[in-house]
Parts: sequence; C-alpha cells; structure tokens
Amino acid sequence: MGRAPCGRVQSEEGFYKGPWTEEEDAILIAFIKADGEGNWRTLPKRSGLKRCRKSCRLRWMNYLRPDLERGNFSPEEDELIIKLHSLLENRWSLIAGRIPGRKDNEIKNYWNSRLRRRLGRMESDPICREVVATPLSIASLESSIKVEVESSCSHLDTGESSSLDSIATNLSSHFTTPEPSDQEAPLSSDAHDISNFPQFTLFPSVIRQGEAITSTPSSHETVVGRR
DNA sequence: AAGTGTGTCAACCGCTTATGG
DNA sequence: CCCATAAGCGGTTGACACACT
Repeated sequence: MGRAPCGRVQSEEGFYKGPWTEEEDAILIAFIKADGEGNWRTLPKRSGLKRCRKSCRLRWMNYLRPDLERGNFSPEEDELIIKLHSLLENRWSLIAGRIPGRKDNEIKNYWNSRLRRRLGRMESDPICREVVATPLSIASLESSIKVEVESSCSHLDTGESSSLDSIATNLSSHFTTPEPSDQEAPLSSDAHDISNFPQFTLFPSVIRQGEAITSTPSSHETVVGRR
C-alpha cells in the first residue's frame, strides 16, 4: 500500500501508479477545464491518461484544483483545525469543509504529522496544560453541522433521524457552559475567523474556560519538522 | 562526507455511502 | 426493493528530504 515506488509502475489494468508527472497534470487540468469536473469514470479514456478514475479524481481534488490554498498552515488555521477536531474527531472532510482552500487529505496529513504531536506534548506539559483556548463559539458550528447532516440524510426513517439528535446532544456535552445566544454567528466562508465564535473549552480537563490562548508559548514551542 | 534516523506528504487501498437502472 | 457501479472518505504506506551523529 501507499505510494508506489518511483518509476512508471503499472497496475494489472494497465494504469500507471505513483507520482504524477507534470505532463499528466497538464493533461488532466486541460481536460477538466474543457470538459468540466466530474464524470471520472470516462475521464481516463476520453483524456488519454493512463490513470484510473480514482487516481485522476484524487489528483484533481487534492492537488490541482485552482481554488486550493497550498503552503504552510497559519496559526489561525492550526487553532481552527484543533478545535474542529476536538468536536468532529477524524471526520476530515467535514473539517476541511470549514477551512477554505484546504482539503481533507492535507488536513489529515497535517494533523497526523504535526498537530497531534504538538497537542500530545501540550497535554503532558504541566505549563502548557495551563494554556487556554481562544474564546470560540461552537453553538453555530454545532447547529450547522446538525442541519447539514440532517439535510443530507432526509431519507432516513425516524429512528435514524433521532440518532442525529443524540449526536447533536453528544456534541453539546463537550461544552461546559451555556452559549450566550447573542454571540452566535453563522458559519460562512470566513468561518476560519475564530473570533466569530462564542467560547467553548477545547480540552475541558486541562484548559481553563474563558481565557484566551494568544499563541503557543515560544519556550514550549514544539519542534516538529526539520524542513 | 557518509551513514542513519525521523518527519512529511502524495498517493494508494479498502470500505462505506450514494446513485441509477 | 435489489443490484451494480461510481463517488467519497479515512487509514496507511513508503519515497523523499533533511537533521543529526
């Protein structure tokens, strides 16, 4: 599993595997620009790319789409990812849906390689344990997720729908104080602006409610990369 | 300078969910 | 309603780059 070795490895079906070449990227981009996104099933044949539909879709979705924001994550994005993960856990696509320009795969990688380690360090560090979360609203997030899920599951029977309510209830249990309704803000394209949210506790067991995290203390900054 | 260790991230696989006939 | 197929999602892998010794 995983990325195939360098070189032009071919699957049994004759599709290439492994890293994409610039030429393949150009073909895919040109084809999607001309024909539009979607119809992945026939894309390989129509475009002449010797790549399976899954590979084409993934390459486009995770790397080539023009609206993707590439490069380092900002501190604001870091915080938002951490907070969304505390709420949504490993539902990367939901998390990505609330961070403009970022894709699930990118966020998942970032979480697994950096943020998870950083948080693990924070929770075990007696000083960092005192670090508190930025005042952040979750009520609007919570309700928007519920609406989103319900609308996409409108075909469910009542038993299944009621389980959605329990999910929403469980979400509420993450928070230690009621949310003032006047602080609620709708989720929108600027949802990454955490100042839009009323407060909630990121790590209820280790973080004091109501105080703001300004940044990770530099003396405790985790060195996570070598690049 | 060379060898080794470690972190990053693109891309794969398998599973689940959605959709259409 | 059932089945087949496509699309989407999350977990995992391994090549590569860079830091360390």
